Amino acid sequence: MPELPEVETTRNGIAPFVENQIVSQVIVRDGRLRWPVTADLNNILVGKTITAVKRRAKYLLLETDSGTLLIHLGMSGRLRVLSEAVPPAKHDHVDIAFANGMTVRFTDPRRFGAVLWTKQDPASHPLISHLGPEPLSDDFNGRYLFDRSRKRQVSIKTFIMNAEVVVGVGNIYASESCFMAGIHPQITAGRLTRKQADKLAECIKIVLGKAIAAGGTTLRDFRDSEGKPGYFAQELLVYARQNMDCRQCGHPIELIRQANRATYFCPICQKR
DNA sequence: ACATTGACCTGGGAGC
DNA sequence: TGCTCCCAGGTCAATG
Repeated sequence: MPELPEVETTRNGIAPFVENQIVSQVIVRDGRLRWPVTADLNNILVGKTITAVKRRAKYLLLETDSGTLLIHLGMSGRLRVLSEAVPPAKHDHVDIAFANGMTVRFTDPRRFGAVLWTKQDPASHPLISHLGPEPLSDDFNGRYLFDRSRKRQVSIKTFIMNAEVVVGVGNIYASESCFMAGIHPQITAGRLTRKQADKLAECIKIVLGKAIAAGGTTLRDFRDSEGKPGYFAQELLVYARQNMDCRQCGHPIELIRQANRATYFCPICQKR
């Protein structure tokens, strides 16, 4: 479900309710996520103040002055801010309750998500230390993309979805960015020209920025922390639009599979 | 080092 | 209605 814009939308939603609040209780109803939820999380967090809610790649970082709670939403994860009186439903695996009466509730039907405590600096955590730059930072640009892609044999669409190259670009925004840049998703990464690298890096920033502004993309079940959908689905140029007319040239959008993921593109606007 | 594939897990929709 | 099959927004680990 969530790519960078959806995670950022979630961060924006929970931060005002959580920052500077004191944890009163943590309830783990089902700790069987991608990795087991850190044991004894209640004892670890009770009484601690969440000093900031940050994001690195698709991880949400709830910081305290003695460690950080890493939360990943996986494919189907969601965080909501609720009154703690709201009864839990199926798949509501973890509650973090605060002294102000609000609860952050982690829901994840597929259980690909993660809730992990670390005392380390999160930047050096094994799940994070190997990750590439943030796409919206100045560290990510055409020169970087060009340099990193030299001699790489994978398709450009698969390449930009590699989190060691750049984080946050998932399956929706990879197709969208290639279309906006006029780049065929199947071209070999190593054959990207410098000009194309500039264009693609720029388009990734534009697409992600617009998606964040729209509150993310809701295809089926993404909801923000208040339960509202994201509106970027209305602005999608190619994703989930197979056989529909290209918004730019009118030719039917095509659907192929790359690395076992759906790719959408326009064969006229995106030449090989 | 790089590329490819399977695995994790549940629910929803299509087709019969 | 109900069964089977396929698909899904992520990413790690194993394999060659």
